[in-house]
Amino acid sequence: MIPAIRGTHDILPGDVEKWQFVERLARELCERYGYVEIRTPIIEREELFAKGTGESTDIVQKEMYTFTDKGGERVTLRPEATPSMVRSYIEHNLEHTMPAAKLYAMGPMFRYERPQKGRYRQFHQLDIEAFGMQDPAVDAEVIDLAWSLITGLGIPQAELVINSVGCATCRPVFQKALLDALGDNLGNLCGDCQRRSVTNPLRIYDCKVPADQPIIDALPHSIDYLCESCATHFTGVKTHLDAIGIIWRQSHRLVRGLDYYTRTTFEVLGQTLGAQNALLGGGRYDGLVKQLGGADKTGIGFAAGMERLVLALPESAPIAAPGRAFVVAIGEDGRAAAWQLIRELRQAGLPAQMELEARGVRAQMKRADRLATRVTLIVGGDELARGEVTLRDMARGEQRAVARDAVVTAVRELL
RNA sequence: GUGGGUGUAGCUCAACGGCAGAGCACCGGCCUGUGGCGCCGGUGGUUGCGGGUUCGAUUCCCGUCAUCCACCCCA
Repeated sequence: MIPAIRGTHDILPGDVEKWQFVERLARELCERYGYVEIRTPIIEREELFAKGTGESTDIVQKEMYTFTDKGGERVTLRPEATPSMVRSYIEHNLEHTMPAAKLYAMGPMFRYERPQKGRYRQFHQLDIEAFGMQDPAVDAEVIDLAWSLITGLGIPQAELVINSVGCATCRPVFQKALLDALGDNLGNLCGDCQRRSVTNPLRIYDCKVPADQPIIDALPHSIDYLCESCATHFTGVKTHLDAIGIIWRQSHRLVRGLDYYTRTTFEVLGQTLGAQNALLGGGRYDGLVKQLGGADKTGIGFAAGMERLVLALPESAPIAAPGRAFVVAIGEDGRAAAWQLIRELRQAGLPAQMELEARGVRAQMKRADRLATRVTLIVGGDELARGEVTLRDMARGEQRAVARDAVVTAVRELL
């Protein structure tokens, strides 16, 4: 046997219905909120992520699937979608043809990490991005879409957390204040925090080491250092969320690991995922388009982990397969007639099957039952002689004779 | 990359130095024209892989691979 690559998974029948349910709702909601689909390649130049996602991030430093292709190009399997979306926005001049572009995409991402619950090397995301709009109402609409997805899927006990990390003007001031406040205490923090203080000081807030908490609790908060413009923006976002009745919790510890975030950041946390509890996360990235060579356009978006959404689905999720018909044939004449019948049903747009290998009636009925059949049609010598078909409602356990000509209509009514 | 748990039938799990088992699932029969419930029978295993200790290893030891959980980080 040649097994699947570590951290990759087959999605088998039985689970794939859950995926289809999530994908269907995701598309429907995106379209309803005015987002249009875009599809970008899953391989890009390494440089795109180095510059876009950020050299200091763990993603770029140790998690990318990067290799040299036969032409000597350094290519990377995308670890996230945003840089590709920005690249495409710039490359095709969408800033002119689609001012205020609202785009969504779905597909696989790749990160070389140790797999655990809710974390895989090939995983899938729904990604949405809104370019060229800086009003706080846009932030609120993006969060509204994210929250509608969670509630629409019926995921219980999810929590929306928001924060603002400031902009290129005020973030450096906050960062300096953070390090100043830390002062001599830096040496008392864990090794990870000491490393973070150099690479990305804001991430000290992610620390889970109990001994570090008293020190971290005493550190300043980014919202107290926002410039006037950022403060006004953040207030606007919260006002809009309140106006549409979305419940949020503000956390100064929500900092997020990607370099490009500015102003609003947010996450939705689930209860059933163990340590990997972020169902979706995102924020504003007002400098990224320009940084990647485009015009000075703002951007905001989020990525939702499809695997995590599927894991968080409630038992009651409406993923039931549509009704199906199954034809049971008795005898050679019956099999010939049954074959005609399923062709007729299929051409009428109705899902129908029969047992293609000759087996006893009992075995055929059992198969129909296992396939969660709603209607079973029985065709044997008796029915053929009368020009009828026996139609059995599997759930009710009731059956009746139906004229051969009326079968399609009768089946359609029961499905 | 670091630490820990677990690998036995398709699935969930027993056996824990001495003939590898059960439940569910699958196939057949009871019932030569009726699924779910029942009864009877059957198919299915190099006990993840490699090495070691032993008269004998699923069991003990080492390695390796996979997987799960946690850290790191993130969706």
